[in-house]
Amino acid sequence: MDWTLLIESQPFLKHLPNELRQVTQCRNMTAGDSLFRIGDFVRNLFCVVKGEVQLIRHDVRGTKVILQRSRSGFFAEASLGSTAYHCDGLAAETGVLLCFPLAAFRASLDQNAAFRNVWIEQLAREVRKLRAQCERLSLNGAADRIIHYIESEGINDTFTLNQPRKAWASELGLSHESLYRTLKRLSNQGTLSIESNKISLISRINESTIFPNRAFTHSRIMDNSGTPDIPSHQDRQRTRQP
Amino acid sequence: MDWTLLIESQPFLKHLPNELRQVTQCRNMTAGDSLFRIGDFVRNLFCVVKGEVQLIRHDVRGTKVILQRSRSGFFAEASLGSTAYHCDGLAAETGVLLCFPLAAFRASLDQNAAFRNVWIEQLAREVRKLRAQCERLSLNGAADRIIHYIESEGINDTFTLNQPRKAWASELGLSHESLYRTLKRLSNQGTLSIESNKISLISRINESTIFPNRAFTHSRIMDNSGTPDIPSHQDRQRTRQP
DNA sequence: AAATTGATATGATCTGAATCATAACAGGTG
DNA sequence: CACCTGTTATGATTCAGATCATATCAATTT
Repeated sequence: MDWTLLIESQPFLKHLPNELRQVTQCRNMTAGDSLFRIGDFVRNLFCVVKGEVQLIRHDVRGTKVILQRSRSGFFAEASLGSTAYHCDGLAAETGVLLCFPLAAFRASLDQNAAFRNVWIEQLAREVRKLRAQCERLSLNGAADRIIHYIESEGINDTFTLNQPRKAWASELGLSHESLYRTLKRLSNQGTLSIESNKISLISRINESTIFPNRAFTHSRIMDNSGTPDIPSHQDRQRTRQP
Repeated sequence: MDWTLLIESQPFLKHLPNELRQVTQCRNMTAGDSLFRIGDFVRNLFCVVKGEVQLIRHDVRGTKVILQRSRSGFFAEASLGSTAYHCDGLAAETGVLLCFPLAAFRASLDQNAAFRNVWIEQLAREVRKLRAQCERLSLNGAADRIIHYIESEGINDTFTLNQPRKAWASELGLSHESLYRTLKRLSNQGTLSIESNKISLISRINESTIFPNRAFTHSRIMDNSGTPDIPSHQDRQRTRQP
């Protein structure tokens, strides 16, 4: 198995201990393949390398409900802690899948402290990202979602799009048409600067000189253990996570 | 500190080891209190017991962007693995907050295998829930979101609402007016049965007799390690997680 | 008991995003 | 090269959900 290539697409895999790599299987899937069915015992933990997997339920009316879609990374991590699947897992398009035997994965988590910590961090990062995405998706305006995305995923009010705009649109919960139009509008009205894939929020110079530092309306500090109550404004480096 | 009461509102806390409980602080917060500011060193891990906390960034235009809101449970878990906060943490309304010293929390995770496993499961459950919510929020129709919610959070096409409808509406990313109207519509047209807080999908008897089992259009099974390729349709108990 | 507050409705209106259609354009393939 | 496919783009139309207004009801407070 070509781990260097896999790690490139899924950096987390770099931390997989050797004993786990040796029992990991890499499988090709084609659209329609069933990975597991509701009620099946959980034997594997999966990681999408390429393609799309869908977690599905069928309701009493016979309608198919897509609970989740995964286009890369682990999915159904919650099954690590349970014995049977509670939905169907289907390949939605041709791709590649990693299958980790559940027992081996659990054992590695238990015995290998470094791996375990990386896994915990991985989960925590995922939680942060998903919470931000939920917040974003519950904004009504297309412009609001775009700005929220730049703030939460970008660095210093700028971010570099590393996927086609169409895919970004679906991540934002917008039609691609709306995304195109809104980007153009924001660009025209001077809110955004767009240079191919580099998208930045433009500061309104007037306001930022009037309010060089934003007003802190409230002052009570709660996290005061260890240091004085003076806020440390060592000015704002925005990167990932909270 | 009254742990029985705390555990009632946050079941996870039941698994907190004693050494961690002893260093945990319970604080009251009022709207506007600052929990931490961007750039601050991470000293505590927080858990909202009551009230609302917001993670906030201010963009170059001076506009406040709410990255996340938390109304209960842990937040900014990703900070467990980092040294400085990357956003501001503000109390949005009066409430109660648990503060766990970061070092002690990390130590407990390292040394206490049981606690660690519960934490991992907790994170994984959260990931599942958030992924489902993202999927739901990217559906356009109010009806679709409601049905998706019942399928992913309910049991056997039924669920019991344990919060006011207004709060449910905001979880669904809808105005409460839309939720009221759509619930009524679905109820009228016989899709939903609503008895105060018990909300169920109604099976369309005709269709379900014509298609007693849903058609499995595809047959290739991938998770075939250990048992034969025959899908185990030990019929569908829907509960939580995938 | 009167007053206040918040949830539950329901109606009228309007806007913004989805949808459908069409076209330019790039990249890959035979 | 012509051909095909998918992304980027823009226009016209439609409609579902947001918004605003208003009313009822239950639970609390005074």
